[in-house]
Amino acid sequence: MAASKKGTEKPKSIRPSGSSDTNFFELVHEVARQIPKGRVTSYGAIAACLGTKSSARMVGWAMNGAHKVKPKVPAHRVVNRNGMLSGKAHFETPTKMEELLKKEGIKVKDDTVVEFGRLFWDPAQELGV
DNA sequence: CGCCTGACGAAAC
DNA sequence: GGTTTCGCCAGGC
Repeated sequence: MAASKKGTEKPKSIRPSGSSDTNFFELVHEVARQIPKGRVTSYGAIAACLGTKSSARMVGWAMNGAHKVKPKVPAHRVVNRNGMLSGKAHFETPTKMEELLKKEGIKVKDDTVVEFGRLFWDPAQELGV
């Protein structure tokens, strides 16, 4: 089996122009959903994977609907560049995020992911870019 | 229709 | 090296 084992869809199909779709919105959700358990990633990493590396903010904004879409997106596995749970305040409860992370085996200290650099999951790397 | 805000990031100071 | 500001892009008011 050769390296990447995706073989079902290509989340990298961005629409360069023309489409007013919420593609970006859904795209972010797709990538976030593929984050393996016990791993974390950053908004900028997802943005870069999609090609909008300069718009890390848009990724976070897209997460606004993470708990509204289905299936629900594990936004708790997405943190900022510092590994800090910047979006925990937007969860059902401010502590829900770290609770979920700890439950998956990720240690959270002071609202920050411990060993973030070790647990970091790069979408562009795993998806085979 | 225009200004502000926003779950980030990186550069500038 | 820490803190502050600008930039991104889209939605809300």
